[in-house]
Amino acid sequence: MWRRARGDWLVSGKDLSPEAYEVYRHSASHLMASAIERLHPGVRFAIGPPTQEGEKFGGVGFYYDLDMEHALSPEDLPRIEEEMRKLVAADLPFEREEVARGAAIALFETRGQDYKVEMLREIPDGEPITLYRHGDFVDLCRGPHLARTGEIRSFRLLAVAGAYWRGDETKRMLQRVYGVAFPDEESLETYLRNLEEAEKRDHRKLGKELDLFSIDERFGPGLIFWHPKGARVRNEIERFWYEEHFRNGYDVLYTPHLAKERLWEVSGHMSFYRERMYSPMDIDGTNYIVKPMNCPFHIHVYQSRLRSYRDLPLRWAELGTVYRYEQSGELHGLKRVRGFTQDDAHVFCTPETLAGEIGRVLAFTLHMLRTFGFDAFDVYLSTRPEKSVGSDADWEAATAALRAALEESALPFTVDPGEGVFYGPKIDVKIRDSLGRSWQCSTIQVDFNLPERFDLSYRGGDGAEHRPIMIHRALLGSFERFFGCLVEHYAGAFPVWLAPEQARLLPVSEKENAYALRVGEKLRASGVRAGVDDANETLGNKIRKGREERIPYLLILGGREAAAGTVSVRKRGEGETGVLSVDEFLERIRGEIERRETGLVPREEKRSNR
RNA sequence: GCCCACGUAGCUCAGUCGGUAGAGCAAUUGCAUGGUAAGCAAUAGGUCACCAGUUCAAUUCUGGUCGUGGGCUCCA
Repeated sequence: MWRRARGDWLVSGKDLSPEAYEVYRHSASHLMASAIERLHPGVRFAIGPPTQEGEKFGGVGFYYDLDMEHALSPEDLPRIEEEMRKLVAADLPFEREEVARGAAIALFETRGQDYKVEMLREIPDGEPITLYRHGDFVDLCRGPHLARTGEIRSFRLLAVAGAYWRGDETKRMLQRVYGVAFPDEESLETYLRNLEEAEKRDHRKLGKELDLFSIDERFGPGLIFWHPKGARVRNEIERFWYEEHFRNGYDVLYTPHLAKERLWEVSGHMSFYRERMYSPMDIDGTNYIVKPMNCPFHIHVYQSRLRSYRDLPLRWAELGTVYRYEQSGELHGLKRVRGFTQDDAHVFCTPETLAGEIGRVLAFTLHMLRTFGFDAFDVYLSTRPEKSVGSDADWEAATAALRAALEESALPFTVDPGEGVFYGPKIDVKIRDSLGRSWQCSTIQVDFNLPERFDLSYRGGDGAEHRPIMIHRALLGSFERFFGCLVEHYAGAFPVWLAPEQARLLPVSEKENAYALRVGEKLRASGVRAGVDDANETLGNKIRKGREERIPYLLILGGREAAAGTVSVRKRGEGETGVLSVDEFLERIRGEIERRETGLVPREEKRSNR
């Protein structure tokens, strides 16, 4: 329980409310700063808040950004922790003091804290300026804080990183120290264990272990090779995707991978997106550019004939492979790459049908994500960025249409100011990865601008020409990123309908090999992805391999099964589940595949060794 | 791109305070014909990321390049 006293917080017990926990972590951050100052006099401090959900160590962490000569490395962290423990033992009070701006500036100037001075000058008049002290340490801080350093019980410093002052890449690079704080040692240990578990499901690690995909520096960073097993999963996703799109009133397109530079000037990409596009290549004296987006190509198809309001809405989808320059430090496994395939589509519609179409797309998005077993995601409404095209009126209308669809859907969402694309506002759906970082997958973007630039029109019922509106949307986002999220979501144990190998037949000895091959043929003939492990190995060895590969069904075939025409079923996560005839098993697995069951999420998949 | 760390067999890693390297798993071969989480043995496999520099000698030290990891900025 926590209680508030004189603007400060007192802690006791281990159950923290979210706001009390923030105070706790914020005080841990001050504690860390004071420890660093004792070890490195002259360090200049910037900011040091608790971390938010979606950030590194979100919800349990804190950091402090600082500037000094000595470059911190991971070896420094235990030393800082030690110093922190001394300050905890000293049980110093956190003292709050309200001061005048001039006095505060003078204080921090004498201490050489120029970042604090800069912040002080920007605090609006009338807002109280408060200082928090403990021991020799003094910080400009809104507070509140704990009563004493002795209340901070359990913490660990986990990372050093670079961070720009004020998050601006033109400004100075500061050093950031990350830590986590818990009310007791036990919760800290649990957290660290969970962190280790989460690292095991990292799609990069599993991608290698399960032979799903690779990236090779000799070919280029951020370029993905889908291996047979990963490609098999992708193909299954694609087949489902096409089926659902046709069912939902879409047609599909295939368009080129590059086009003349001039096209990208018309579309506005050359002025608003240039830094992410690759250099032109000269073909017969004309510059061509590899596409970073599919939209201009779909527009061309629209313009290939006259359109009537009776044709609209047109819903055109394409698994379009695009190439974008990403800064080298940003590349991340499958989740941030330089070449990727979007499950893109453009809906051309009239202003009257816009709202309805947005609603349709949003519902379609949720249907897709839920089929893949995602039920927790973050929804954002992103508004006009600084670098953008189009009139204020159009931006407002488009933003209002998106907001209306979200409100209609009753999905909780947050507004992400200035995060829209250059041509329009958007709804984004982000999925959290195993380490709590969130990744944008689905996106729905309203666009008044490209129809204008390309002078799109349709003939209305009134006989006059009208301008259509475009919706850009990707439901999964890109196959690369989505697959990365999927691997982590299932920890590599894909549901049966997606598993690269759905069942594997394990003959107990060579004598049953022929029977296993026959059953394998039968399963494959019925559309089940089945393999046979006829290696010259013991049964235990084959089971172990099958489990490591996360195969949903291992079917053991010994003399008894061969004689009776049955299989002994070993199900992932459940173990032995009994003996079935081949036909019974076939019926069962085909049912699971058809229903796209998302079960089979691993429980205690792995025992403690490795 | 920026800050910090890292880069040794297919994989996971050990090692060399400077004298050209080892283990386990995987692979290959042989033996064992094995009933629900690793049967036994032998063999093969590495210009120690790349390029310079220092040195009698560099995988080891120094510098640079490329790549990877964690952040920042940016984004599907």
